[in-house]
Amino acid sequence: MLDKNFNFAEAESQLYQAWEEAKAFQPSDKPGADPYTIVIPPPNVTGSLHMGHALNNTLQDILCRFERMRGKSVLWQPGMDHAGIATQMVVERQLMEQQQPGRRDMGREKFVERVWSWKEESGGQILNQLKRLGASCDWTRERFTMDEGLSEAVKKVFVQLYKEGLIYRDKRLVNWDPKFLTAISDLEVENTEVDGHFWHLKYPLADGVTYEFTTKATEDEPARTETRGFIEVATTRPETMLGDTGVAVHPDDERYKDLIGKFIDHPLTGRRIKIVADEHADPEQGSGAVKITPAHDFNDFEVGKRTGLEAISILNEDATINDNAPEAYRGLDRFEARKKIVADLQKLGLLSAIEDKKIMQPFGDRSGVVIEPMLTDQWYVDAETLAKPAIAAVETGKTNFVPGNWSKTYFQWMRNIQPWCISRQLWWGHRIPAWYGPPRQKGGVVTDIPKPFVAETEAEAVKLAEEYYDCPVGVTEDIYSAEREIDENNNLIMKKALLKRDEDVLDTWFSSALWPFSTLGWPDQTPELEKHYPTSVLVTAHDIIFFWVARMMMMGLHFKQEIPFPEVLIHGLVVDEQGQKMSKSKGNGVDPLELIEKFGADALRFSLASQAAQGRNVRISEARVEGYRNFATKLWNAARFCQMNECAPDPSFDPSTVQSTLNQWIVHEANECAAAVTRDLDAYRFNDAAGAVYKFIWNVYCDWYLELAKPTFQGEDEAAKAETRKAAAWAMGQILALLHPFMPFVTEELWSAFGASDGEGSDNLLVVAKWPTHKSELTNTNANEEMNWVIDLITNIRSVRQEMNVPAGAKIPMVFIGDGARIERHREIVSRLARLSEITLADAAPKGAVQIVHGDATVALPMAGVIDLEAEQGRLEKEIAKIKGEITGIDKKLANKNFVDKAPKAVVEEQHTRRADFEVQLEKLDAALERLKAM
RNA sequence: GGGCGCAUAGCUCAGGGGUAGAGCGCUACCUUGACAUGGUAGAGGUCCCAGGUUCGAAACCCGGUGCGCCCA
Repeated sequence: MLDKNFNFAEAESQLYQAWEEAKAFQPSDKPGADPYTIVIPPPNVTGSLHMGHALNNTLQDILCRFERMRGKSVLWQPGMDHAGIATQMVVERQLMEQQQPGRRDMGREKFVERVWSWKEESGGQILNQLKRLGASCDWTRERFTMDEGLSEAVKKVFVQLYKEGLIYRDKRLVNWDPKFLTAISDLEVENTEVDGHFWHLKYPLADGVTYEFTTKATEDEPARTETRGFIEVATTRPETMLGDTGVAVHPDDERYKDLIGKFIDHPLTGRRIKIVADEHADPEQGSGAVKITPAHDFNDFEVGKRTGLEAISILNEDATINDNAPEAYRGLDRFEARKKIVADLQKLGLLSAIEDKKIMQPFGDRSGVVIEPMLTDQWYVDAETLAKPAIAAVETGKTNFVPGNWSKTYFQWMRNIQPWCISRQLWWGHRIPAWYGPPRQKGGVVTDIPKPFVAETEAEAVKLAEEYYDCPVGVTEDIYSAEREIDENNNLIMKKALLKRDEDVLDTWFSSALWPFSTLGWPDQTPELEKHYPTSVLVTAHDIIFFWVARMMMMGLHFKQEIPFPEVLIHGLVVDEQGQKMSKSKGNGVDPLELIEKFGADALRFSLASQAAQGRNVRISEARVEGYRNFATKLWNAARFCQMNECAPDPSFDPSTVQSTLNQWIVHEANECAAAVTRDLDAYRFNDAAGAVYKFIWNVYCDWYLELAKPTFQGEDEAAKAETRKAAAWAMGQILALLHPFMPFVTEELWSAFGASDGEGSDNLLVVAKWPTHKSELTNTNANEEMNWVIDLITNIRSVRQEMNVPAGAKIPMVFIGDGARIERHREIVSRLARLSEITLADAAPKGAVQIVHGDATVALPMAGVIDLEAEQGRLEKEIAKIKGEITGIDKKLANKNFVDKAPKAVVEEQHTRRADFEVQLEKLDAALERLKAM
């Protein structure tokens, strides 16, 4: 006998273990089984499970379990990415806390070793947490982006793209993180609006040039013309002026027309900088003139390129001022320098105004410090070229977004994609397979600066270099160099070249982009790759479209010549009860593990699934999770009831042959439920699927079927009892199967407690049992109609009882006026559920009875003495008014010639039917009222 | 500035050209032999506003208002 409650805390780990032992999560090798594949969006090795993961993986697991039960050969490929910055940060912090030598003191090799041992000890906790959630990943295939195999893939991709000219080295502006001392990608920058200032500065014109300037009229002052020997510019970042190499005005701006080509004596650097014409200058903005600092601003960089201005970097990598600036500022932090510059300008009388202004400031999403555009040498991927086929794949529908609107976001980004900076100044990651060598010289003159030698291995790089230098080549950890000697003709001859490998590593996303095929064994042509690529669907949240979807699409198409997934399911974000995005800084995060411990994984999963409506965020609230824990308990007790009544599954049971209307009805309803859940899961409508199975279990099976079956279980009719036991057990089996993708633990536990089976001889684990499919021969509209009649009748009687204040425990008689045979068929269950002492048939309602109109029948509850005549009259009049209202509405419609002519026949017909039904009810109600009044 | 989304019961949200839904909350009653983590019944709606399409709009279209998100 089952306990009164499901002890999920105890059962979950055992059930999970049983699944793993049965190898249930490994793709089946059944012949003819279609593959179904999902690669997990790899969580970060430093991460722990948050609500976003819980939702994302619940949905993936629902799909995988659903398809597995449908007989597909399911591979849910798990693993993690190595999270370059985050991991390096964690380990560095750990070193600091343990007062051990820092990264630079211990050196690269030791440090990387240290990271690996950190990973072994404390990394990847999230994978165990996914198991707590019930995720049915094939853990035997777990991969890590720093694995040997995946590293091979990374090298191969890098080298090939380099050879194809799609990876190149360039000096451009990057987003520089002055805390971590590395470049980061655009996507790792958070632009936040902050309170800032707009400093208006006077830049003196060189060579004594002056011009007539007409000011704009303001409230205080009319426009006036003055002679100026300066040009006014404005900036939100005064410190950058140390790197100014020009001032731009709009080519059509009449005010400055004569100044184009003239010069400015820069007030701080003393540099002579040019006034150039460029459309970037907005005549409406400030004075219309802008200072140009190509090395420290993305727009200015472009202006500089167009107008031939020099780019002078004035920042060190830690964002202190470097030696390109005047001595007074060198070594100052950027914000200190700003203060000093503003003060100095004020002293010089060159600060004309300070305006408060909201400005967008870029912050590093991990470091939290202000990001600087910085001119550096980095490796880039030609994303624009790779994006083209990736865009086309979505345009032509080879890959679809669900919901479809997200393709707009994808297009928007992909069509404006920038070169992807892939090098990072870190130690933890895939080291770039590029080696640099010394320049070639002839006669003491540099004749050629070599391009990097890019190869998958050091040996190959050396070989390339040997061909290039035509002399022996070695590799050094210091700086590249050459041994030369002077030959007899006094020529400098290279005897040996020493190469130095690039210090940098690749962006973590570079390796993650390969995930859909690298995890399957690529570049080897493995059977898994053959079978499981392209994958079936990628499941992720919209904030990851750029990271994941875009890059996987690009790499998949380029290296496999095939999309990585035909569908991209975009689900909502998990937000708190107030609808706020969860974040560490707000401290409003809800820990999924706490909820699992409190209410069970099933409850959390169902809560997430039932709220995962397309295009909506999921608000998580404990009350809701608790509610679904209660739902699991309800199911548990229904199963317990079945068990108590000896409802044992019978593999030979054929649901299409049941005799009783009640059993025909539950078979019909279960069949409908299977159709609904299947259809909704196929359409990724998780909330609808969850709703359908919830409703069936609670509101059909528990509320009605089991209640209606009780008389049979307690009765004497052994044949009926036997059939009902089997039908109840069969329906319970259907329930467990249909609910399993959502609530795997409690369903599996009950499945085994029941000794249930899918009749296919599978090894008795629900996880691999057969999914219930809709069978048209199980449809039974007659039984459905009949049972709905009974249910409505019982509900009606109960309702009136309450209204008449009949004590819940009291049994009262009922007189039935109508189809006697019909009520006869259900005498027992109606009596029981409506708590009736007897049912008698009559042609008219007795006096002193409450009368209920139920379809074309009237039900009278004699309550002489108890009945409140006035209240009863009020009740009937209210109902009559309601029905009359309905009839009036329908009449209005039917009187409308347009409606009758233009509306579909079926709709018109339906209105006629409805009217007739209401008319019958009205008649009965009128009669009932008359009888009441006659008392 | 560009793009996307949302507005339906007290709260959180489904739905969708013809008949207004769920969960939670609320009210009343009930330890009825599965379940009080439960049962029964009930109250509660100007489906944001305005216009249009239509025989018919809460739903479709246009505009407005309010809120949210993303990109620059």
